[in-house]
Amino acid sequence: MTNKNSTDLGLSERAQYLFKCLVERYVADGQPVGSRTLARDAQLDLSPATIRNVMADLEDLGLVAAPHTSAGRVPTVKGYRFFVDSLLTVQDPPNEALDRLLGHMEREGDVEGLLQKTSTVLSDLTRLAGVVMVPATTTRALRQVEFLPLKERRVLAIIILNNSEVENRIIYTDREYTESELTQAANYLNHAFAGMDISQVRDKLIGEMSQAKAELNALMETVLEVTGKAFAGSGRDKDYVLTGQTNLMDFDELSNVTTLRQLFEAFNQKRSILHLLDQALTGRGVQIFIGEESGYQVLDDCSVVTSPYQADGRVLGVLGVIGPTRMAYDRVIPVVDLTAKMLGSALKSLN
Amino acid sequence: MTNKNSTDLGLSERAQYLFKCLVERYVADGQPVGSRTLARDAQLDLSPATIRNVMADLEDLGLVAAPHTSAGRVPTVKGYRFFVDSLLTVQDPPNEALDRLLGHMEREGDVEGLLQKTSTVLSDLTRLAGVVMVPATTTRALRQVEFLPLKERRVLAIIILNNSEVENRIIYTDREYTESELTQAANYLNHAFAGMDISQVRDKLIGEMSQAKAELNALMETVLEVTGKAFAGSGRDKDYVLTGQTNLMDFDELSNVTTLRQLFEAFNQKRSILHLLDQALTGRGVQIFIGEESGYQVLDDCSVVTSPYQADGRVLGVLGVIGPTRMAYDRVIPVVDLTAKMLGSALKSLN
DNA sequence: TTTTGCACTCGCTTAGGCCGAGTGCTAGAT
DNA sequence: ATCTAGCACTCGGCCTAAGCGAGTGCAAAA
Repeated sequence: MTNKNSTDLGLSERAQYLFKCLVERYVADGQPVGSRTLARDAQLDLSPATIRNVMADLEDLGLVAAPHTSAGRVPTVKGYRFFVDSLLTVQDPPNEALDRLLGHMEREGDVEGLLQKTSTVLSDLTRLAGVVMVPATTTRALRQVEFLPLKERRVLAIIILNNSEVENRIIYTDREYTESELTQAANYLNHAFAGMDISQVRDKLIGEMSQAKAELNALMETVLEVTGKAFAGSGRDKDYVLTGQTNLMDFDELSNVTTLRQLFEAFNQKRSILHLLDQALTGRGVQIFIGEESGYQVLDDCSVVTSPYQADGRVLGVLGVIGPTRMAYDRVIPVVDLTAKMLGSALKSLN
Repeated sequence: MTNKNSTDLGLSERAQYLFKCLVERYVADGQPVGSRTLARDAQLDLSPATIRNVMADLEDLGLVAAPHTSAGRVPTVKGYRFFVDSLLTVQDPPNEALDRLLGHMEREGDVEGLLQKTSTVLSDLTRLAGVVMVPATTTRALRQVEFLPLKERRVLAIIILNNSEVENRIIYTDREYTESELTQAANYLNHAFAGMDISQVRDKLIGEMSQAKAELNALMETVLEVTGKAFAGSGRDKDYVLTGQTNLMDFDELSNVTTLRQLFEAFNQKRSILHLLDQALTGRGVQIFIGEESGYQVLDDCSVVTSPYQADGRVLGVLGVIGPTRMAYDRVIPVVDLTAKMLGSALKSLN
């Protein structure tokens, strides 16, 4: 009679159903759920007393806990895990508002704006904080480069990668360069290395160096430095776009000011969040980090729902939402999932 | 015996001194100041009762108020105003930490980083939120322009202004352009208009148009569009760099979660803050907006201390700090003042 | 003009009491 | 076997009252 499938922890169907009701109820209004409420909610024609017995079982399994002796039960982290893994029914068509908002995404012309918009879509749709990692761009084909002399031995380097990614850096050189010297260097680079992955440019350059001579050498060194820097750390440091942080202020489980402060400081620091997103990068589909599972103290009362996004089969980055452990996973998951897909295709079409 | 100078509101020296003590005391620990405390603080060998009489006078003048019948007094907005206008003794050499931190500023190579650093310096030094408006750059001399074709009738325009400001835009055109067409156009622009202020380029272009003919015309139109957009709204939209928001969470006068949320949302919205900064832009030196004086509801419990920064005599922007009305103006003012000067010179040397 | 003394006000804290929601357990009903 | 009913018990939340402490205003004395 018990043990219906391998993931049910030895729970009867009824117990599972009741647990599911409990989680949904708790997610909905944030109050510990008692037996009477649950009995009413579940529509099973069972008395509160019966429910109580079931709830005791759930507590023994560690799926729920009572914040104090005579309060209702609240799902534990383990409980949420079981909930999302085994008995979540994803609400697939998350209202027409989704399409409307996602429609906006396609109107963005540049990557920057697209990411911003995507993040806003995430936070608006879920009323949580939305986060979008900037695409990694593993292929970095040199399209064009340009050097401009500045004052005091500095050079402005403008590097155009792939189709339309522009990076500009200020480089400190060992001596002054004239405009024509720099133009010459740029011309050389553009002709010899256009279309090549920037990681190879450096190596190739060193090869050519052994042949080249005289006054060009110093220039070559500069060029080396530029491309070296452009390649360093697989491009610009990893970063993300975060929106809707203020949404988190609405949840009383986080409304403790110091908790909130730590959280916001973590957002500014970026380090922990980036580590977390990196982890999510390796996974396949939607991933969920519940409470302490993230491994970061500040996120103890939070869950993070992420999904990698890809174009042409290559994973470019991760996006997701951050919210309190008590979040409507069934609504959030499809939003994150779909948004990731939309972003992927938007990036592809925008190229 | 009373009426020592024109700004004393008819207050005796002693009353002014006591008021000053009161403000300083209140700023220091945030508690309403009572007569006994003030008597001890002021070292005047007066009994609390005497102090009470003086405080009653101050209350009549609207400089202080009691939050409730039997609490100490708290400075009103009018009180703060009088305090900063008339009896503030600015603590000029604000410890050696200042120099150390400001030293960092000069090591920043690009404007972006410099602004970020400046803002951090402000918030670190004052433990408030630091804000730096990005320089307006009223002169926008065209140095070089470059066009690159993208897919689907889009063109990537890279515009280098003044010395090292790079702007890149994606432009939607009416037809496809070949790479050589675009190069040609760029060359034309670079030769004909280099060094010219970008606002004039457009006008000049229209003049030339009347003479130019045939297939070049369509290109000219594109060029017109580009430069038109580059000039629109005096460059990129006004913006600012904000740091240390989380510092504000430490003040219990703001710790009400909804107040805080509104404040943070205003930061994100940017509109109100920018308006406020714009006002400060027209002023000469350090300006102080106390509480409701700012005119923005969300800033009711906040003060904003700003100073324009300039290079070569031209005002480039504003910077400042945002904090609770109860802030240590005497420490904050010189920090803002000096930082503005440092930023000015850093920008000049960086050019 | 300053001080002393005194009555008074008010917010904050603490303790007690009550209520309601919820529990666990046991005995009886199905 | 299972479910239900009943009951005693627990505990947080809320309300109230009391006491305290900080502070005030006023009047009379110094």
